[in-house]
Amino acid sequence: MNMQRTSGALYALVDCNNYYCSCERVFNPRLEGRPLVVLSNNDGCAVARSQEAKDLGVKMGTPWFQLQDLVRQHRLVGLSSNYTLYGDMSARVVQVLSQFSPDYEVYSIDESFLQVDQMRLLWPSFTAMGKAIRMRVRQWTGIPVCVGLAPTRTLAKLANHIAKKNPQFGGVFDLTAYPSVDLDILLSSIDVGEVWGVGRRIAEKLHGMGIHTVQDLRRTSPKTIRAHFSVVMERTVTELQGNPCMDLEEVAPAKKQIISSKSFGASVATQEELMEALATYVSRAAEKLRAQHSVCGVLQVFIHTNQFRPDDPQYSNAVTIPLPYPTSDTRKLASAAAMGLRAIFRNGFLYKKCGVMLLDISPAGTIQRSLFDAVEENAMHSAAIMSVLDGLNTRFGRDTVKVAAAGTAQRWIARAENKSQCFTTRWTELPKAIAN
DNA sequence: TCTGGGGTCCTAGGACCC
DNA sequence: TCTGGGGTCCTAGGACCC
Repeated sequence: MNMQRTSGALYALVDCNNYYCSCERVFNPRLEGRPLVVLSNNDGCAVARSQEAKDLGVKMGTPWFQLQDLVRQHRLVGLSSNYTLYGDMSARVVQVLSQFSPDYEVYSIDESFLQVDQMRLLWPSFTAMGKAIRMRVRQWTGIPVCVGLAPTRTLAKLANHIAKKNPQFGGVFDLTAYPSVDLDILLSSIDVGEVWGVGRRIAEKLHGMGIHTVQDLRRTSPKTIRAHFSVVMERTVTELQGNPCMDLEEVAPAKKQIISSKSFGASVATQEELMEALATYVSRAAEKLRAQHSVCGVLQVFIHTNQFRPDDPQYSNAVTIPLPYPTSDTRKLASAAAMGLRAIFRNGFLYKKCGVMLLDISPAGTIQRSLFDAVEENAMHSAAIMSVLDGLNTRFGRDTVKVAAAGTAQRWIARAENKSQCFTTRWTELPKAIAN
């Protein structure tokens, strides 16, 4: 298959190497060369590993207590995570990357896609550009990165993987500049599980179908894949074949759900303790919600006992609470969450985790908010609300009008019902509807 | 009470990513 | 003793409406 590019898109995926560990090393150069892991909350397990730690066989997610032998034998270092630092460093890296192309997408804290085909004339080759990216990011931020170049994002991820695993490429791999015969050989040596979008389960199923390597998958028709998997996999194969079907999202879209939760260092048993933790999570989630200028219409509270202790009595539950109207007000969210916790809390268990999830998120709209706030805060005395309700009452009969919530915030409706008829409309269209 | 197709909305759960 | 915290998308199935 030919990946030589004649025209069209070219993506560069810039991925920071061992990101959290690299950040720590920028501020503590003595960690250079030593096996290093960054630990999760409560120093529970390894969430990032330096190359030296990977070479020692430390797997992602390994509990810290299982690594103590390596600490003694190889002076493995474990550091508590510092997400503020990683966030700040990430912004600096993106700042540097933005100088190379105006079209970029921050995909995660340590990865960005750049659309670079417009930059063709500025560089002798895209490999040269990739090397310049590496060097500048390293010089200006201290963070080492690898660069993968390809006509689709899925292939760019793959190219980046190749750049990381094969030192002879010097940290930059341009898939379009590589002879296609050699590429076939190279891709035949990579397990299909390395493809972006192919996780453990799907890899197993593909193996069962005789598709073992990236090359195998690339040679399979998307339609065949569609017959066995979802459209997501179909797109993945299409992209592997060099046909882009994912667009660059330059502006990070607003979050559709916001989760705030944490495991406790020590299990807790009482409702008061959970309540206290929950209050913190709600306030953190509400901050995120307001930061993206959204409101949420539904809130979910969940609690879990320690699943790693099968001998303890196990209990987990969650409750979903529709809010009376969409809001980002911490107090309103907190009181709904407290109500939810009271509903699902059971005595006699040791709880290890709890959290809150904000759902049904929509942009904060001034009209919606002012109407509903008026209903609540002015206790129905607002002239505007009253006239709307009067109109509905006249049409459908007294005492049949209710304000109801349904579904997403965009569909917040006024609902009037009696035995024989039901009338619903959006708030914004109410005056018009009544006039008719 | 039974008959029936088509559409939307919602939820739960699975799979993936970092 | 000690086991992360976020997110996304898709699908299936049920409720409900016309």
